[in-house]
Amino acid sequence: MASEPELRAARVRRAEQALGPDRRSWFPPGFRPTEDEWRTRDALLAELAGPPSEAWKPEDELDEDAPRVPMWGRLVARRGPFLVLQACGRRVQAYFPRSVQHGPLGERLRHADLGDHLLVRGRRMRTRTGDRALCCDELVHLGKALRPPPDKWHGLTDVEKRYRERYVDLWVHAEVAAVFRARSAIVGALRRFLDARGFLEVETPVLHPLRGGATARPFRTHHHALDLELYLRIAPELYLKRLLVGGFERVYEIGRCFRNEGISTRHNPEFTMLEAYQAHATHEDLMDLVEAMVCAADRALRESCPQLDVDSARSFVLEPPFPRVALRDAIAERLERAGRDGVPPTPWSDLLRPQDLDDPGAIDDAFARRARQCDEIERRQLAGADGWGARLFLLYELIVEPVLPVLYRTADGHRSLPVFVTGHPTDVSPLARPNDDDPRIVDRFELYLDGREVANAFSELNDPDVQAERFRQQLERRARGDEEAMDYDADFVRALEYGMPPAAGLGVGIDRLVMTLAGQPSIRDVILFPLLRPESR
RNA sequence: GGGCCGUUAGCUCAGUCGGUAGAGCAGCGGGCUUUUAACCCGACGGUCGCAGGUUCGACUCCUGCACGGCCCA
Repeated sequence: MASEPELRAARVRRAEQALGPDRRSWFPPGFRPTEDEWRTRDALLAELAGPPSEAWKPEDELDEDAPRVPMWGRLVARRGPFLVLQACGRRVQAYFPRSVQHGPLGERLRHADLGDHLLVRGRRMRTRTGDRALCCDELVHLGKALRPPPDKWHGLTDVEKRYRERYVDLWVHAEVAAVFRARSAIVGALRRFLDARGFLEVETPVLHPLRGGATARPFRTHHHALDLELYLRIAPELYLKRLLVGGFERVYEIGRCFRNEGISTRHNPEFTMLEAYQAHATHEDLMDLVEAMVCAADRALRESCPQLDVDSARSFVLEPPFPRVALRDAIAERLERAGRDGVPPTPWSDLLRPQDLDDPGAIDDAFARRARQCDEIERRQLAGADGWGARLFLLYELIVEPVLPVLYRTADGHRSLPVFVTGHPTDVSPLARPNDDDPRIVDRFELYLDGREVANAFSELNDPDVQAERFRQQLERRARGDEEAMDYDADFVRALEYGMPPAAGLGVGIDRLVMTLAGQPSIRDVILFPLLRPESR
């Protein structure tokens, strides 16, 4: 008796023995706790987290009139005359003295399976080993589990199975549930932070007729009644900026975006993004804002989930002000420090001097020479970057981004620092406002925590004619085969023509922020149901 | 896309040099009944991811595929 159908059949049989053949009694609707009972149970769960009080007495000293406390939850273990119920991530022992182990209650007790939902009532009792239990005289089945739970000691270790059967993962592994509570606390803190600063939370379309707001491949879908090809949004950006035109000066949205890309420890095809826009502000204002916001999220995480012990898990610190470095200077620093104080060497340090970074010709030469030494994959990347800006940015992605946590560290060298990288090339920032002193770069920053990009922000471009030109450039990229290029959004240009106030906008990858703050190695550990291939039968 | 690793009972895992498959947990029968991964006795439980190949013989060696994980891009 061990195959899956046999195990299931055994549970059905036990349910019949304990509860009768009427399946409705296996899944009864009858127990609906009063608000008072909810409070009593939750107080009990909280009480068990603290030190034992005098109310917990040995069995032979129990007062017949002592209050009988209700407890309902999932049966997760049985040990002798003890049942262990779990609810809200906490566990309570229910003790059944021999005197009550007869009659229908005894029958239900014997035929309760691990995983079943049970209700018990009992008096607070101290066990012989000093533990606490409810001395029960009542046991009611609230819901039958027809599948056995996973190994009681190891739990679920098959990573794929944990993601597929997250509903099991969550109650078997308390720390998994804690991560999702942490996520909720962080998102709540972000909302409160922005609400307190006068930002209006809005919801803009997820179904987009055009691809825009970011450079990424979209998912396609179709509306039947309108016979309309639509894209799932890759970013809410262009709609939120329309709201700036509409007169909302501070808006934000927290919502799902979709990018038709590969899956990795940092990428899920659907992810949650926070975008915030503030009129009459620049990217520098948003640097201050996001710095404070990330710290507020961290405080909320610590308050709501002290059990996560983030400090021992973290290889970074969060102490404002975070360092701010221009992208060009970060590359220069990378080249200068290559091979020294922990910074790995790079072949590029033989091809480029820091002062060459402003010289498009020198960069072209370096790219040509590098293309002769590198592998095919990198050669294709190098060939795909045309012009000073795209090449500078590719260089940054190739040699700086991977080593940011090494480049910027605390004075003692033990932990990495968050870092703002600013001044991205205009060529790779089609929606951002060029810098007034150096139009080759835009007023933009990305925030990296522990080497992960968690925020991206810039002063918004609000000149409709320049925007129109940028859209045309995107169309040219599309024509050259760039599947990530944006569409020409004529309505957005029209909106800008009505006049958009000067503004700055911020995007925060919520999933990456949560995984970084909560110390989770994979984005799938902070997404309840990450995308998986369908199970093959 | 590339490299490495994994896939054996419901769960967690062993499986030696190629010789017809093992444990713990769960489940089943019994015992015990204040346990703490409860314990004791007994019986049960397998398309070794899939498809080929080599071999007298394949969980084991080879090839391909599927799924997953990690790293790289």
